[in-house]
Amino acid sequence: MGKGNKTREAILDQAMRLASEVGLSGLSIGRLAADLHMSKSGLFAHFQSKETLQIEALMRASGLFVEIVVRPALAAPRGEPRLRALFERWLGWTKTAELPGGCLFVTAAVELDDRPGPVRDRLVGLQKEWLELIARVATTGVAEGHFAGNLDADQLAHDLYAVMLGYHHASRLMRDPRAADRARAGFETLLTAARARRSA
Amino acid sequence: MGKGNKTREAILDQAMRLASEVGLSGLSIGRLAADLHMSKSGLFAHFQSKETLQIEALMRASGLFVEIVVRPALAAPRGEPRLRALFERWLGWTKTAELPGGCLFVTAAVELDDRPGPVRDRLVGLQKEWLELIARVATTGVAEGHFAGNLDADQLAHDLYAVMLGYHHASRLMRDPRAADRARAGFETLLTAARARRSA
DNA sequence: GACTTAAACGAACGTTCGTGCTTTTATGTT
DNA sequence: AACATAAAAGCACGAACGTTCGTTTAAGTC
Repeated sequence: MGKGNKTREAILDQAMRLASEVGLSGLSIGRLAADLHMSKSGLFAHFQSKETLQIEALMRASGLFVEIVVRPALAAPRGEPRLRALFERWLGWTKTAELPGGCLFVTAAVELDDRPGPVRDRLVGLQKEWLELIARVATTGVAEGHFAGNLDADQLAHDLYAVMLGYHHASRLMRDPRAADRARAGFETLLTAARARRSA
Repeated sequence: MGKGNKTREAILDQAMRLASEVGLSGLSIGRLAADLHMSKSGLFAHFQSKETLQIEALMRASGLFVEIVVRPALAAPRGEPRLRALFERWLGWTKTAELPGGCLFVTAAVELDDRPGPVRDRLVGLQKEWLELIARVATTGVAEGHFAGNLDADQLAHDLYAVMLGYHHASRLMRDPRAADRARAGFETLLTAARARRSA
């Protein structure tokens, strides 16, 4: 990797960091350049547009997410333990040093839910993948006998992500010290229901 | 009410509308003035600063929230029916004509969770009130015999709000047509657990 | 040492931002 | 009709925005 790619990575790293705090649209090239002790133009030359920078920062975060949340969780035994691992890893993910402003996807989701375009499309794709991954692990949990046979895995994925969003809100905005406990309690309620489920 | 207050209200109405789409920081005085066919300076004169405008837009939304969600729901019988009413009204709230960009509080919550200041403080206060209201109604549900005696009302309030946040995500970002059904299913799961609860 | 290429720079473009002043236009009261 | 006051407009400011230009430095090749 040449020197160009080196600084390019440094830029994306900082862009991801900054965007987690001020959002993808709050991300400014001037601020970014100042943080990295670079000139605006020198930095900008690495990307064709700000939109490209936003997309690449998003993809960089996605890579980090796989590294920090997904891959380690996949090391856990299939089914319920793996679901637990995904959940716990996600809680930790929101306070990783690389994301001082919390989960970038949550921030971007609220920012972009009304703004059509390629950035939004990418984010929707990533979130779809994430929900599908949860649903897949939940389905495996049925095969393993952890959950009831008529479990609606997509519903459980949706509900689980809702618990995570609730945690993000309680933890970040409300600064509730019990946020993690609350989230875990919500998680257990869902698992209990998933074990003894009659209808979807 | 003089003409000043009249336009002042019109400004706040539009500010609320616009902020639901682009956020409280994306809210710009120039854009606002253009939408209302006013001059920037004429509009600005109504407020001492942009921050004041943001706060007042937030409070205007709060008033509307009481009018659209809280007050009608309080007409329902106490306990579980009232909780259902609050929930259903909230779902409708996110697609009220006054908020083309979804719930302003959700948008602001993500924007402000990292930015200390009076705007954030106000929002936290409002969200606290909202969670307390849910918890109070849930507690009444215990007295009415709808829920188990050892119910943790604050936990239920937290969980319910999480379901709402999940709905907002599924509905707005993911454009999932099943979002409302998913949210209702999540709601029922929580109520079922609240009826037959052993531990908090 | 001459030449090529990649990387960062400095300056400027036109716009928009929030915020002040000063002036003009409406409104409302005697 | 004359006046007092409130509301909106006009204009300008300094700063920051994304973006483009031409130039300079640094690295690598022959």
